[in-house]
Amino acid sequence: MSWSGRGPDGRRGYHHGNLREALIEAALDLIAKKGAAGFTFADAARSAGVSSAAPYRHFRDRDALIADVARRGFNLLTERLEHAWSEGRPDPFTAFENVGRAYLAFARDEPAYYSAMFEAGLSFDGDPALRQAAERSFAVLRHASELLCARLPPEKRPPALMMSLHTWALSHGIASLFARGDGGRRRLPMAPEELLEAGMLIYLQGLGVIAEPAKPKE
Amino acid sequence: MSWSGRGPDGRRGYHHGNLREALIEAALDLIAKKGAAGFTFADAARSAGVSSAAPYRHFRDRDALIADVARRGFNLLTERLEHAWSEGRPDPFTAFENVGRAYLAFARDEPAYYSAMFEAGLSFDGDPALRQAAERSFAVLRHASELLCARLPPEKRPPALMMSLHTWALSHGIASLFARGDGGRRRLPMAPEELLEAGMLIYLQGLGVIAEPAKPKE
DNA sequence: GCTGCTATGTAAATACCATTTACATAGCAG
DNA sequence: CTGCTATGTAAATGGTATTTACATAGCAGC
Repeated sequence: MSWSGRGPDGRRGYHHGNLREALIEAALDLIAKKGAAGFTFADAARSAGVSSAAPYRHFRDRDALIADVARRGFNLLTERLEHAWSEGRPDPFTAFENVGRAYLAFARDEPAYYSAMFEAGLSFDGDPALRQAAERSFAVLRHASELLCARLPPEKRPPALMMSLHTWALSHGIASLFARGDGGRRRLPMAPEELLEAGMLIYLQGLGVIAEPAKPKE
Repeated sequence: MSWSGRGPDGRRGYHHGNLREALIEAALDLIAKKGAAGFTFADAARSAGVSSAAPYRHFRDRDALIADVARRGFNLLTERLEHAWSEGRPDPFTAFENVGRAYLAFARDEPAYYSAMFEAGLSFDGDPALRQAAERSFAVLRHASELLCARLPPEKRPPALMMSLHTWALSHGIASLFARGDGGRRRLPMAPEELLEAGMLIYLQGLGVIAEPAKPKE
């Protein structure tokens, strides 16, 4: 008998044993291949080797599975951003730029997560866990902004929250418009990372966070 | 007989008479209500009062209809941006900011178009008409950037293309993250328009396009 | 070890949707 | 009036989401 033996999918028999995880992994694969819109619950079930009704034992519906992928994506993004920030080393300015680069790198390297997080049309309102995960990603950016702002004398110190929102919006805009691998977007005269770095340099100069021009050319 | 009379949908009988337009209008309604992802070809056909196969006489498939809506959306956006730019009046700087505001206003006032244009996952590669329409929208921004840059002495003149890409990315990022009515996003301490205006002011200061601080507070 | 509860799967049914095909009708050119 | 072409319809195919009734495995307690 094949009971207690494992099939090619890691199945143990009638019961899968780890279907929830298997579905999430299948979702990542499928979203990476066909986009969040093209992802189907039935396909995920097929990938995991179970019937099309089995996933409903673990997720309320298709959106709940995508939301869980998105939640994990935000957790992963938080890790990546924190690692890039590296507690402000070697200096807050350099670390801040590393955070921006890490955002773009995430969008490029984890298209499945990114798609689930930002392109699946999820409502954050109905899912506190998802909202919290997203908040924590943003908190990294906000924390970094605060430390960077704190270096300035109080009278010329910009609001850190606003600064973090600008940074997030610019990073997200560049990632959405130019840094996706789907080929559906515009070709650029420069790499997205360069575009973001230049934009942030100009922005930080405008804030007075840094004094030197981006390319001292004189 | 009802031949040559018109039904409640404007039908004239067996033949609709203007099905293509009716489908596009139905698509706008439905996308506004349920998002680009929730929009169905069958629903559009129902709205127009025809069978579910009729739309195929006018659009290759569902995506082709959405792409046509998106194309019209870009044309509309081009108009709005051009009107906001107003040939650089009253001055290039003010006009440039008006262009940014017009972008956000478009995202807010025309969620159906915006959704079809940026959230439907369309491939621009396979549709030259769509790509061209998008290019023309961007061209307005680029043209405005060039005029604004031209005011600066050549040695401190930034690349206008880069400047327009930054502006587009920031506007799009803010619109995507904060300025959609879907309630799925973050609540802000300020209006999206203010956030964009502040961001652009800081950016333009960083470029040296303007010298004065945003809020002369001393 | 057996019993029964609960978790986890399956099969089948419902109700959509996209798309295709064969057929029907309207409009129009000659 | 005739026939061609454009534009509709009905029906069929195959896919998807979701629910329901049923089946089996795992496990706790006896």
